[in-house]
Amino acid sequence: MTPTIRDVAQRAGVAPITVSRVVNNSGYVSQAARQRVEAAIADLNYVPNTLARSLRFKKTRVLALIVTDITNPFWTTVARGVEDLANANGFNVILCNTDEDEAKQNDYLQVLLQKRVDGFVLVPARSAADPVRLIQSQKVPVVVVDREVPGVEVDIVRSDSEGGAFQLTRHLLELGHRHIAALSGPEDISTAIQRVAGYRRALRDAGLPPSAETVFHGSYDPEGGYATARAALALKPRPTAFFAANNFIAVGALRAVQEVGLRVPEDVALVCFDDVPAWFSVDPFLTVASQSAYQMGQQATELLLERLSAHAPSQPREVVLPVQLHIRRSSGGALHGTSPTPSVPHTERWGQVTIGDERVAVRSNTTEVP
Amino acid sequence: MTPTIRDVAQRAGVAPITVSRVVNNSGYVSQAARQRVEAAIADLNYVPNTLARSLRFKKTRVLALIVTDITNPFWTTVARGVEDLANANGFNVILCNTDEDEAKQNDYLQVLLQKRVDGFVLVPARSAADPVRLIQSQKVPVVVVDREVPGVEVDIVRSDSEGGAFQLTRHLLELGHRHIAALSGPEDISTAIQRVAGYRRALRDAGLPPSAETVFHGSYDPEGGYATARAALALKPRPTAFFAANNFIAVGALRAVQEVGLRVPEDVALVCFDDVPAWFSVDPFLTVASQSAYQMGQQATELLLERLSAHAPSQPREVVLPVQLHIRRSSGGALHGTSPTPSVPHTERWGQVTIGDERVAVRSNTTEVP
DNA sequence: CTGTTAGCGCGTTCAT
DNA sequence: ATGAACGCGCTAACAG
Repeated sequence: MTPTIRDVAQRAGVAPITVSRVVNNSGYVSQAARQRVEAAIADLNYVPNTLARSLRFKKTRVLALIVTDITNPFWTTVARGVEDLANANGFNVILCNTDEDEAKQNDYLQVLLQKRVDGFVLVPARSAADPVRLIQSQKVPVVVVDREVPGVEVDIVRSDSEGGAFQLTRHLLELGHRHIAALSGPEDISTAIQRVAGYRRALRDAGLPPSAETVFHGSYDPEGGYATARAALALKPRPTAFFAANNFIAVGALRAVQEVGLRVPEDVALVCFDDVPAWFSVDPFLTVASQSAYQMGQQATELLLERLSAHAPSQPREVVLPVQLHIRRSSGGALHGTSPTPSVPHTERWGQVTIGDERVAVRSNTTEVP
Repeated sequence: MTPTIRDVAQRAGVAPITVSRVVNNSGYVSQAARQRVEAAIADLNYVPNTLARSLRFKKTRVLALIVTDITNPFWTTVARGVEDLANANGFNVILCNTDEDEAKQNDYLQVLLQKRVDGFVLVPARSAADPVRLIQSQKVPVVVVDREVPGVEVDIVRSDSEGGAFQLTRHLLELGHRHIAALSGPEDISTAIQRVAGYRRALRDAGLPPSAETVFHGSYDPEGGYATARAALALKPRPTAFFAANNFIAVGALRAVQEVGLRVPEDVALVCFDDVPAWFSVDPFLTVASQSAYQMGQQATELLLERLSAHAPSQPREVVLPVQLHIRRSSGGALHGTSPTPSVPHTERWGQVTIGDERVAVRSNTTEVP
């Protein structure tokens, strides 16, 4: 069998606890003993058993990260933010992908709770409170990311969806568009709702009648974007611009537009939430309201680690990160030429951190590229 | 604290083992006892502790999947194949991303061995044998995917890189190209080598002099493709076609070509290994030799599960999956129009499975779309 | 049908 | 500076 701490001890002629002290650099061990132990470890290829250690400590030093779409660069970037900060603090991260499927998400939750992960960073598949309540019922810390979950007291890190949508829509309005369709995500997800709200506020502010609003809901993926865009293209009069509620919706919409023989931005302007990596080779390059994905992951992990070390206030906290407008070719509003605008570095500014009842959504922090 | 099996037992007025039997549906339990136990479980929100169970069983029912680039749809599809089959067999999968970094890979290996995962599906970051040897030294089953690791006896599932590259290059030759550059991956990775070999064989078969060969090595990502393509574009005479050794290299190459004001396929034809999802919105849609990513993951998992149940032969096995040529617009060889060819369903045929010394690489199984 | 005993591998506590 | 005993939560093997 694979060697245990006892096998190593025997071979080194010491007690198991001495091996433990060598492995963990704890307590006193004489040089002589240490060397004999290290030799034995090497000889036997001893690998300590984390299971036993965790059982003893009642701590696994593992965090769970649950995202809704691992194929979206936005979420892999968030994941990197989580993982980097977690690793720097001696935690491992288990990454789980729910594909926006609540059943799959709940299966994962069960498994992860059974594995006794120390904490959760959760991007909820839906707005239901139960999943969060389940975690909290086990006294395991959890931080929610991106999407609000009504009815629970929980830390959350999200972006300023409403403000970003407002900025993007206003940009289109300033370019003269009057028929702008919103291609949004599932109706029961807060970001989809808030981005539509921002879109509506912009139209309202521009003095457009409520009838000017055209909102489509679909899934947050290229298929959803394709479907809603096709529906929007069938409107009479045809919209002259699309506001897509995330990057993948925009990618699908772009395909739909090109498929019916129209051009972006000449025939239909296109803007969206979330950035797309430059190499993604979407052409024309997209005008976006970009979220700081990496920081989002980092910030969520920071809140989680605070809870784990009991340095956190008891009240739930809400962190709202600003978004940044990048005007590029797809909206027809870029200043120069046709070459892809290089990716603008993310803003260093953080959103406001508010505690308890004094939550203040950050709205005007959003930056514009003139 | 979180309740244990003993707390439940006490509340239900039974012994811990009875609770265990209820939870695991093992052994005999009277209806009355079962109901009292279930009530107690619900009351206490009891969640069994997998750590303790695993310690007892010396089995975790967890598989590790280590891939080199989680942002590439090819690998996420492989991952889905692994996960689906693993889940169907009662295993959970821990997905780890090495970013082609051997150090990161080895860190993961250590952690995962300490966690006592039951098996590994490994896409090696490099060709070094040590990582595989490390796993095997712990008597943990491992199946290697995609890239050969010389010097070790290990199950491997890979695609027919040489044959696929040959087909793609021949396709370009048949279209009349005589200056074809190969944009490949890192020189020390078997797939990069074999794809160059297939490219060379095609040129040789066409009677072209060795001087016609132009090979560039870079990383397997858009940046690598961009860099090698820029270098290739500087050649005199300029190549009229590119063979890219994977999808992301092609994406980067496409960008490079467009950036210097040339068009694909009119000025430079482009073909590549691996497919790209239709929604990826690369335009023009790529001519590819597509690997059966999902089957690759499934097949690897199947081999691994066999080893875990001791149903496998002792000798290492090699499975070579065929690749399928999809001729689309980027090579200039598509038959009809300019609309993107819909993704052709993956072939159902499997590659040959060979055992021990009788390995036979599958070469001619590759299908062509005429 | 149910319970008792014992041990999986490790590290804290308290001696020596 | 080193070790013995105990227990983390769970379940196989054996009573009863």
